[in-house]
Amino acid sequence: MGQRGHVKPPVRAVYRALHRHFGPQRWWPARTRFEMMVGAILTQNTAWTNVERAIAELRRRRVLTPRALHDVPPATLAGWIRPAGTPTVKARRLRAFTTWVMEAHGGSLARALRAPAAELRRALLSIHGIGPETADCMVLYAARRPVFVVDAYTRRFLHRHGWLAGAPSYDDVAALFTRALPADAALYNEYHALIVALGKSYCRATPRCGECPLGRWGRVEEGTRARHE
DNA sequence: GACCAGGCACATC
DNA sequence: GATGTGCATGGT
Repeated sequence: MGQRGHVKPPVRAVYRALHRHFGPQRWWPARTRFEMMVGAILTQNTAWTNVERAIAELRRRRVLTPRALHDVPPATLAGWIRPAGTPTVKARRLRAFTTWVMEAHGGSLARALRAPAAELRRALLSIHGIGPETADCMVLYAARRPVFVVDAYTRRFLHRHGWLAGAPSYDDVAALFTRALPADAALYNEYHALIVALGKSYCRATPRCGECPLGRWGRVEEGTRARHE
């Protein structure tokens, strides 16, 4: 909740502005659905450039399949994904994820992703190390179902423009978008990717509002910091 | 050298 | 239920 007294975001107009400015993003940047899901775990609280190095190493080691990755001892895996940060934590999380694919779905990711979206989301959330954002990224970008992903960038730009008051729940923030948009996975895909493009370029921890494509809706307050959002 | 990055689990109150 | 903290690397 916490939504009383704040202005709702112009969801469709913001999308048009971002799409006009940045163009199509064609996410997720991965070669396979399994690689996408591995990347979703690796990018937790981590810059994507560091994730790319870890993914490249996994590809070089030829372990970007559920079975191959599952066969790598966690300590070895941690060494390979070092550049992505918190390697012991993420090695454990990757292991929990591949264990689910192996044991609940016989190693078939395609089978795992066939479940209804809500059921898939629940299953993913039950895996150690997969929270709401990671689960929704997987459901949207790997299973291609229309769930809206809420991440730090989403909350930041909403807050900066006065479209988010208090500390609304994850589901409340997602509802701001899903209520205003058709349930279209391709649209949600593009929208989230555009929000990240915005976050990486203008709406950063140290904002650069000069040429921000959302400038017509006002500027970020000077000195606004991420931890206050 | 401080701050940040496409979170999450866990402890504590 | 809300809040604080550890995880850890590489870029700015």
